[in-house]
Amino acid sequence: MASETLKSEIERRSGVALWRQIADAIRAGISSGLGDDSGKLPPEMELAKQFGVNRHTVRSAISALVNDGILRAEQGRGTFIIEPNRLTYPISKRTRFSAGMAAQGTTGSTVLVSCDRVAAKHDVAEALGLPLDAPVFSARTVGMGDDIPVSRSTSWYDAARFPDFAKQYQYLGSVTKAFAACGLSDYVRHSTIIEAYHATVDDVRIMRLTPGAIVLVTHAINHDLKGRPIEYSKTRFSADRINLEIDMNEEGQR
Amino acid sequence: MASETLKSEIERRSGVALWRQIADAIRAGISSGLGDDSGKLPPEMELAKQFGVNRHTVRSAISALVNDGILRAEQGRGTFIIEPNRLTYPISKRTRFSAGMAAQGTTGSTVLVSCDRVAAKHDVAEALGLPLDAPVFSARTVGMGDDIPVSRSTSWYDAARFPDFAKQYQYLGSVTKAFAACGLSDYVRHSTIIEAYHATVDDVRIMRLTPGAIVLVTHAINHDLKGRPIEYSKTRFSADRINLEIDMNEEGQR
DNA sequence: AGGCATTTGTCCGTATGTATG
DNA sequence: CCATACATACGGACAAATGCC
Repeated sequence: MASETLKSEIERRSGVALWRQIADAIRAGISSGLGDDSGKLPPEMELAKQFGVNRHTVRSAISALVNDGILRAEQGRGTFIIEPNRLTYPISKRTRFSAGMAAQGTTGSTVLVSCDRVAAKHDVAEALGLPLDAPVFSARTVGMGDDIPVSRSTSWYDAARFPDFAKQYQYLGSVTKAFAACGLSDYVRHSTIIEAYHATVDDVRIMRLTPGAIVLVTHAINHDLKGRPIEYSKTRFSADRINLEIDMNEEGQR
Repeated sequence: MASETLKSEIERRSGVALWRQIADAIRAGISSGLGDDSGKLPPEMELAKQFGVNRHTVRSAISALVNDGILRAEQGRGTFIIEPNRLTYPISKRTRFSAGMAAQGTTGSTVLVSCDRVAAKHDVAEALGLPLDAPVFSARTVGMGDDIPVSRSTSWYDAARFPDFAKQYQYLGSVTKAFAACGLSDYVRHSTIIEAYHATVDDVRIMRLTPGAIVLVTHAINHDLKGRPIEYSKTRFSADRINLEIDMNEEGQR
């Protein structure tokens, strides 16, 4: 391998400290074979040479990643990757929140944090086809994969059409079951918009991210079988731990 | 509005300079009503108060955004947003590269940078269902929206099955037409995987991003109508300028 | 015109963080 | 560990341009 391949990844005077850029590069490189088969990173001096920085700077980066539980440094042996496998979250016509994870042999679950009756703001009203300030239920959830929080979500539901939704959701613990209890047997994903941003402090806290990490944000609208919008949700995924997979052809799993 | 709403977006001692975090926050906030109707930002003093930092720090952030052509500052008048429009790139069964942009009244085009015959590496071979080191064409393109580069892409094609592809592509300037010239009348999007990373220096240079910006990365496989993979492409979108929209139901436009 | 408030632009000094050797 | 250089962040003061009364 060339000795300064990674040097071009680093930009000085960018407002992002070199140690953080290197930490991000190492974190990104982990998934594409930076470590050898045993998960051992190159020695600090070699990394320093590859990135074109001082050894101290590489040490700062490694120190941050060790602190975040991504690397493990052993004196005299080397630095090793603690690799949590990256999960793939499928988006299809029949995307169901927790079902996707389970399909990969991982324990996926969704924790309902709160469900309140609020007035629909502009974006929610527009997405659900309701007038401004119409009563809606706002449900906050955290998605877990392998016992680690990997996503957090806020969803809105028409409180006039589904007056018992909040109660049913809290009791049954599942959107699909709550809809069924409200007399709606089936629904499909209508549209999905995907954006990407830096993690907010709330993201960092709730999903245990590192500051400067990236979140994938999806805005999804689900329709009933008559084409009326019934659910609008914004979900923030940890881009370090989740890939999104679009399934055009599959009908998805229940 | 509360006076310190945005303060929670900022994290000190994170390795990312405050001015860059604020620049990113402003950039993200532009699309969700940070500026008023005329595109004027709150004054520096008020932004400083909202973010909980010194006015000079806000000025550093604004200065960076002015330098990137996102804001325009006028002494005595205020600071104004230049580019509020974010493009939406549709992904559907019939996603075609440049067609999506044109649909929004923006001038969309794809520039072919290079097309070389190379040996398929592991991921390419797997995606196209070819043996390792099989001959493939590797095409690099840059996607333009409103005369600004918004994406860059590398695509691979089976050189054994489509020996004239490179020539036709360079001559016709379109993947769809090149396939047609090679006797393939139609193809559909089979799968799409979406990830998000920090921009590399190449991203910064080619798409004129700021260091620390975010790129959305899609890995797409197109199939012919018999279900055989014919194109594998990795595309990097500027997350500042592009949203991805998943169209489950639409067949897409040609 | 002048006077005034608002807002961006520029300068100073100082403390802390980052990076190198 | 130390010393050095530069970037970042803060606080204050004042200049310059704009707009409104």
